[in-house]
Amino acid sequence: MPKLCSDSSGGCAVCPSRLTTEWQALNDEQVVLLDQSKRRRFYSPGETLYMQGDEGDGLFCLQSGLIGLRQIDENGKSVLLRLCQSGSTIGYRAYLTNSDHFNTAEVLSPSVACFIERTTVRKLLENNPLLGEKFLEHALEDLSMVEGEYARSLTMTMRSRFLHVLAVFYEQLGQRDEKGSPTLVLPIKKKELADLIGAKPESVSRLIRRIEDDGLLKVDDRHIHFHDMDAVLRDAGVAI
Amino acid sequence: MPKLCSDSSGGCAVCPSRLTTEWQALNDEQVVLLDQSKRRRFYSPGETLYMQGDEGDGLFCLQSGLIGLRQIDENGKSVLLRLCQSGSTIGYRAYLTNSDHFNTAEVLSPSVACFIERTTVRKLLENNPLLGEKFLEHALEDLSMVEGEYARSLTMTMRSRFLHVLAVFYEQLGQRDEKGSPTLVLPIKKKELADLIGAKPESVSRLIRRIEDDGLLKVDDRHIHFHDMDAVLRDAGVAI
DNA sequence: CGTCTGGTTGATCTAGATCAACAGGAGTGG
DNA sequence: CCACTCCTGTTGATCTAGATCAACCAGACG
Repeated sequence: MPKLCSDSSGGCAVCPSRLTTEWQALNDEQVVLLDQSKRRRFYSPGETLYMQGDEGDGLFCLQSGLIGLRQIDENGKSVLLRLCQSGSTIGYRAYLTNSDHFNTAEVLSPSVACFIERTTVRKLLENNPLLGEKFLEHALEDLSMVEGEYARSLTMTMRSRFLHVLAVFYEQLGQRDEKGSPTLVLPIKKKELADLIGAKPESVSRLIRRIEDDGLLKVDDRHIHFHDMDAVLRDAGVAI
Repeated sequence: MPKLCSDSSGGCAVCPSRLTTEWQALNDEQVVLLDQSKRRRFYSPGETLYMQGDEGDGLFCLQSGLIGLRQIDENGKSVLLRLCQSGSTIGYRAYLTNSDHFNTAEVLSPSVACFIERTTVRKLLENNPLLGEKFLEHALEDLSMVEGEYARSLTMTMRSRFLHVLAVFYEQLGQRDEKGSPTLVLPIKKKELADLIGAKPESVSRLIRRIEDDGLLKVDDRHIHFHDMDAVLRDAGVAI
């Protein structure tokens, strides 16, 4: 049962997420409509926004937290396709193509998301061509992203791909510790890291061991301390 | 130098490819405009429509032939991302995002394609919101496709992926031989097959050998005779 | 307490890469 | 015509990244 989010937000009008999503295209009047019809809710890890195969009857706007899109094939093999951070619109593809969801959106850390239902989206799309363009942009961006990952998966080793996701995480969440060296707190567990690069947990474990031995970094539970960021980026196959 | 295609076609108005692409959204007047400004040309294998890094200054409409989209990374590793058959619009992403091409469109078999330049596309898009929607549909379709391939690449073996592309080819180009058993003439060379699934040519060679030994099919140069299609589909990881 | 989930380690197995040699066209140039 | 090279494909020998299976540990949690 949807527990509505009690903490009072200023609504869509002042939601910082709105400006990073397609909803930036809305005019004031439309923002009011969006605000009235959206349903805001808190989600705990383990819950899902929707399940693979569900009807795409609306979309989600992630205000805070972390969502993973997981695909499971007929043989039960599971992959984490990608992660969505705050300011992502989730589930737009199934909605726009009028089809079922291709994957399951699972909540990886405590999240707040708004659900915007089919009829509202349709109304907004009809009255605002700019909104359609924004969705097109979004789709094209996702396409580039996935295509890039696809190419990586075909050409690069696990090690490269692993270091690549670390590099990406660092870009988004990286910190400097007291000594000024780059640090990162992983937002997901190692098992999920494995699912993200198509590896087994045991392999990730061993991988980390060898990367540590090579002196690139040190892992302590979810804390990563980078010792040689240049080497990390080089091994990740990123141009420095 | 563009050699213009001498063989007279009835133009876009009667082009069968038009009806399978976003250009189906055009009204008669717009078809005339498209027809006048497009540049039709014949391409031989080995040529390219555009190269990775080129500016996306228009898009291509493939009337006949076969084009491969290849991505090469900074280390020289090369992947065939996917193939485009007649009735595909090619290079739309770079055009729509106003960016450089992410991959090289290489001609794999003799092809006829029309080039439609930036200004024409813009004019059409401005006057026809439906056209934008069609591009959105196209992008979403590509996204699903690539995401599926991505998931496959992470979970399935080479053998599965190889049999999967064979199955897909069979769907598009399959025939029955005189004895009524399913047959296929590969549209690409084995090396390109390898690039398509991220394998080395030697591996594909051995792969075929083992699949033959298992009695699933027989390969003779580019001719494939399927002996046990059910087993092929099963091994390809497709629900039968 | 026991039980469960996430993570690590060891031993072993295997798919696929790598390196090297070679064979059959298809040009190309004399 | 032959000699030449280039290109695709095949095969063999070997190597290795990563999977698999099994045991084990630590913390969370009823």
